Amino acid sequence: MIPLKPKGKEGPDLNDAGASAKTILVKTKVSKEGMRAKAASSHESGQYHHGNLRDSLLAASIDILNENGLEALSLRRLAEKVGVSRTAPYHHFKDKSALLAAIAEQGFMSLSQILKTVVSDESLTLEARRKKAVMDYLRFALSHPVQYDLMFGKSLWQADDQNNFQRTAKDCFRQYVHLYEMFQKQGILKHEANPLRLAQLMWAALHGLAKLATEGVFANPQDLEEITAYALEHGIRD
Amino acid sequence: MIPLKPKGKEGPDLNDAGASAKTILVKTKVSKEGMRAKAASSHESGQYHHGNLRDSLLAASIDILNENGLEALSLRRLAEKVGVSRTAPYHHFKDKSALLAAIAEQGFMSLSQILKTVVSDESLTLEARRKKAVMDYLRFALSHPVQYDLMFGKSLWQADDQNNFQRTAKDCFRQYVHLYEMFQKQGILKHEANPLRLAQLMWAALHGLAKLATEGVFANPQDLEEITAYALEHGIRD
DNA sequence: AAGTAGATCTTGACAGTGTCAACTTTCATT
DNA sequence: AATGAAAGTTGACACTGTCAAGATCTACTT
Repeated sequence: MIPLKPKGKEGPDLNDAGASAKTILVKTKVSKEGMRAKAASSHESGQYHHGNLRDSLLAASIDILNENGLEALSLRRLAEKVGVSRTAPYHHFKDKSALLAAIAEQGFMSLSQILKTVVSDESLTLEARRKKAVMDYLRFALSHPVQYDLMFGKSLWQADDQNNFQRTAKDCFRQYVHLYEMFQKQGILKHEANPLRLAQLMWAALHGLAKLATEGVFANPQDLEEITAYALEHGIRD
Repeated sequence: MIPLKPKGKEGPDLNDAGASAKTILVKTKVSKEGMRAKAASSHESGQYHHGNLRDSLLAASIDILNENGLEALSLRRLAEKVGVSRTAPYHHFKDKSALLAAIAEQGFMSLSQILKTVVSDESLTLEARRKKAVMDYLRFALSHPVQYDLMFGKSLWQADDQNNFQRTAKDCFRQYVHLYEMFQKQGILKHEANPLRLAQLMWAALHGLAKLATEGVFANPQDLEEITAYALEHGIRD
């Protein structure tokens, strides 16, 4: 049986609050003298400028999301947690929705990196990569359910903004296409097979599984694992 | 090509505001003298008792959801639309979330009826029923996107409430299992095939497709149709 | 027929939310 | 040293969900 639940340490968690926001989003240049000790609160301590607010906000947001869910994330609570006034976040995010979009984007960056690593791991057979790409996707969704939700939030995709957000997201998806194209090159797929459609179908199935699982629809917690195993054995192959 | 978008009239829409709430939820007994003409507003007209408030609220909610989306649905706006004071709804729904749950439940009732009709339509071959069950599911999701979202809302499924809501929902799913069992009886499936897993997998794929489509993830509007067609031809078969 | 319990609906109030406007402080550049 | 931009602050507004207390109507008992 395939262990889907994250079991203890599974390598550095790119979405971990402290780590990710600072490492992934390379942007602000931590104040000269290196963030004085109790830098957390510019609001109550005498510091006027926080120095790293954007990243701190993202990190704290993810903390709140993971611990208390989406409904618990209000700009005011967030500001308070970071030790800054209510409206300070507006200097870094136009909107609440802009903040959520940034969180979503970061999620896609993490996921993209995960998938790239798997798909291009030449120490594995193609079939093994396929299996792992499926499992890793589900594992990501299950261990960051709220963030995963955000990543597919309606407003993000309907805006024709052409954020580089959408580009990041599509980068994720392209990994699956790439995988199936390699399958085809090796002649493993049937003639009529269409790598693009296969990838799309597999992605949809994964998305559905992830959603149903995180929403709590599956009565039996083992269902997800067994359906996934079944899918890998039988379905979505050609 | 398979027409997925609802094209004009597609029979009576069970989720239509006026119709559904009154016909599906058989409960209140429309006031004796049969709802005086301008009964809409008990608040501004002299009527103290609305007489049919629960159903009116549901109907009006669905109106708002379809027209303006989930974010536009506030209890206060709703109350005003129905012509009743802010807190009147609380006598019919414990919570805002209880209202949303009721809307979701009604959605599952509609969907359940749709699927039952298809699956037990003996004028069609099994394969034709499978196709139609898939298309009807997607059509439902696409034409009631917000309600569909609500139907899989986290809070609803995680509460161990054992609402009869969950029973209604599972009734939907069982139609697919039933379908695949009939397939198996006719010996169409392979030996190792597992009708339950097949149904679950197909449901997950449908859910994923529906979500991705309504969230606006597919760049090309035709993608949904083509992926679905591809899935019906190749995937999720044995 | 009167009266009363309970369902239904109302206003008042409160804490919480997102966000705008106007102000203050600090940073970076000339 | 001066100055404009960036970052942070308080005050204010409209809106939200929800509770408490009172008003009104319905239905049922006696």
